Amino acid sequence: MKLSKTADYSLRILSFMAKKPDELHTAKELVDKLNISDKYLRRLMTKLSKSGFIKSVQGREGGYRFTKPTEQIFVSQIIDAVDGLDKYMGCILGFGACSDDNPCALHKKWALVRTDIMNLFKTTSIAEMAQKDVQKI
Amino acid sequence: MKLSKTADYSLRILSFMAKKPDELHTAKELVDKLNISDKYLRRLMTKLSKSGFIKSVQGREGGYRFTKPTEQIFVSQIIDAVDGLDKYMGCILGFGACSDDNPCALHKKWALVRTDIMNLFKTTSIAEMAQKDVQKI
DNA sequence: AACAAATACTACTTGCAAGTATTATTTAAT
DNA sequence: ATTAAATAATACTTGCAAGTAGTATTTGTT
Ligand code: SF4
Ligand code: SF4
Repeated sequence: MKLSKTADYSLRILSFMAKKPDELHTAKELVDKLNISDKYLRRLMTKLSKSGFIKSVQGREGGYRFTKPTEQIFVSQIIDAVDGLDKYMGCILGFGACSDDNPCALHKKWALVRTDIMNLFKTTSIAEMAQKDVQKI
Repeated sequence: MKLSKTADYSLRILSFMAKKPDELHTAKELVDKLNISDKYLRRLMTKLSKSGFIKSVQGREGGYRFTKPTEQIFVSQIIDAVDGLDKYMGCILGFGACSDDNPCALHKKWALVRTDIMNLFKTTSIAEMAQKDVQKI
């Protein structure tokens, strides 16, 4: 019941950036603050840039900055961009899709919980995330 | 938001066996019915035997059989035995444990959902699972 | 005793996410 | 122009879950 590390990293990175949403953030800064492997983070930043949440400024004095208000970026969109939401939406038993017609004993309750999770992702913005620290314990 | 394949297989196997809870079931039968890789299933059966849900009968005419009423075996116990429940209980962002003191924006809602999931696992018995098919789509 | 049919054990292989290393490109400052 | 500091791209390595192979052991049937 966890997100992939990639999705996890993405949320932590963007949440951190969202504390100062208009500033330019360098990869170095993010690596230092968030304890994420340097090279992996950089690759991820490129991916997030291509997904449109942030844009990169190349060259000296470069970095990354949001392309739109952080109130308009939702957790669900980020997870979808890096992992695909489908990865988290399927049957709890790893099947293709839940069938409401011939459900197992877990199906109905699981479907409810799953809906809750999705709503949680869809209604939580990065701006909201940024209000509280997301620090590695 | 999925269980590991190992946990998934375990649930499917025991659910299937629980349809005829007093019979002896061979690995061959389970492989044929459940489309699970032969060798992997056999290894898993040994593990489940050691966990005490079933016991093996070796030799010709051997197989596996429940050690106690399937009403007394719960999904949570099975997941715990093969994966460890902790694997599914932690922070959604992959941290060590959720801190109620300094929570991020997801924490509270996530903790609620997580409790729901755990209750689902803890209150669903294998007997209950067996009432409905758990078939690979 | 020999055989057949089942489980048990140990080691190897594969696939994928995560992590690492290297080199190329971009651009501000000098 | 040169340099320095940043991002971009590509390929390689590691770690772990899942899958596979082969051999050993157990036990009922003949
Ligand atoms: S009925 Fe059960 S096994 Fe089938 S898709 Fe739904 S949760 Fe999965
Ligand atoms: S507060 Fe958020 S990041 Fe921290 S443990 Fe809870 S869910 Fe995870």
